[in-house]
Amino acid sequence: MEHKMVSIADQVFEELERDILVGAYARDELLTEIKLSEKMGVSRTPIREALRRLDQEHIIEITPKGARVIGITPDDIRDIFEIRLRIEGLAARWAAEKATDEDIASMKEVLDLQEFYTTKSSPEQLKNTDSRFHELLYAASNSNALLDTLAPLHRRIVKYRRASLSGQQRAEQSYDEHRAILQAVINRDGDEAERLLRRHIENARDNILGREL
Amino acid sequence: MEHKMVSIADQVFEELERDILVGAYARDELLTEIKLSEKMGVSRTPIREALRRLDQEHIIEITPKGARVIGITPDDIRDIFEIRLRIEGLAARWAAEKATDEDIASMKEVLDLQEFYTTKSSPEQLKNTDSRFHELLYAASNSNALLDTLAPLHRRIVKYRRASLSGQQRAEQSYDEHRAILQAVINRDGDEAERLLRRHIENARDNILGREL
DNA sequence: TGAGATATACTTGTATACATCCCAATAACG
DNA sequence: CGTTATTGGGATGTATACAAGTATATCTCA
Repeated sequence: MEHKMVSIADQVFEELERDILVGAYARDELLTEIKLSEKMGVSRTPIREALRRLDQEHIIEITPKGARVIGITPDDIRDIFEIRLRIEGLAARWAAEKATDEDIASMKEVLDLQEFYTTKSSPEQLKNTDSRFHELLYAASNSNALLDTLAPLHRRIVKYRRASLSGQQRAEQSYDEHRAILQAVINRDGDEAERLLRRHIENARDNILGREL
Repeated sequence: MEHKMVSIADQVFEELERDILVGAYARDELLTEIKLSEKMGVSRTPIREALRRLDQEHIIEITPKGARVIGITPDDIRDIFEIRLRIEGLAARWAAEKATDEDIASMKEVLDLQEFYTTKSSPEQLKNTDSRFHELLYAASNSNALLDTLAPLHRRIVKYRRASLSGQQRAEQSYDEHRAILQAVINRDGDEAERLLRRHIENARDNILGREL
């Protein structure tokens, strides 16, 4: 277990990223470092570092007048699913080829949690276990390039995943699909893992896009 | 023409990113903020912001002992080409569907430059025009998600692209392929643009991977 | 001589002071 | 009255001072 330092700057980054991606700030709203620092009770320094990182991800745009909120649009969601459809299968394939026993054990643990929260109908926790499963899969693929590519895309649609998983039917289906994917990984069946994951993305996309776009 | 502020922090970020990606620093080397600030003649503040952004891209890893250089490995290169093969065609397809007249005019300009530098055998300038063409294509696709996904991947292999384009034969072939892609975009032929770009990536990959891996 | 405690010399993390730039309101001038 | 300077407030950009943690080297003591 790594003891990772969690600095104030990191906390500010995560809090702001989450708030922006769930729509807590209006598009084009101007966030100023001073107001944020007063609101959060810290100095400008950690605020600045967080804003620079959010700017790097193009979630905000830093201007001389402040940090302009960009956030995410329905078009972005569509594009993100199109991109994930093409490359997330790679993660499953490579995971099937390279996952370690620890990787598989971690995914099993998360799936047990997901099963529990599915029966309890807890959308917030479900969203978290869903995130965790996909991130573990990316990590199991043992490809830094793929992890760095997919993780930001997955994080950006957090708001829509939570909404989607709040439907009991989709929640159960998503759990079953995760189980099947993990089984293919355990069987070292790369073709099947890729096929199942692609199908999983298609179903998630149809559920989310059919919902409100 | 936008007057974009280029802060010291931005310059430090670009300089460090370039140096790391071309291998000027050894893997696992520890960079300290103070030494970098003395070497570059600026304070720690812009150095810190640059290092945080490089950490976000996983090009370095920030530890209590300094910023550890990660850089890029041959495995990363292979993975990046595998990913680009799957999604960069999307950029060409969408560009064919959505490119504006300005987008096309910009790409034409860059290609004229590339032709010039190809006849002059200038690898460094060729690498720059190659970067610029692909970035303009990403922008022409009019998809922030795709741009944010592809641009970092493309930047990471700068060292290998320059090496590849130093071969006169590959340089000329690359130029021809770019021309054909742009023509498909002008013709609004999405299928052809995607097919040609995929082929372009395959050729670049084979040239680079056959070279030294 | 060896083992342990202590001190020291780094590091990054955070706060704050100062410089600079931009925009907008206002005043001055034709 | 309209147009152009000017001035002021507020924002980011940069530098520096201070806090805290850690690993290493040294000093002390048995």
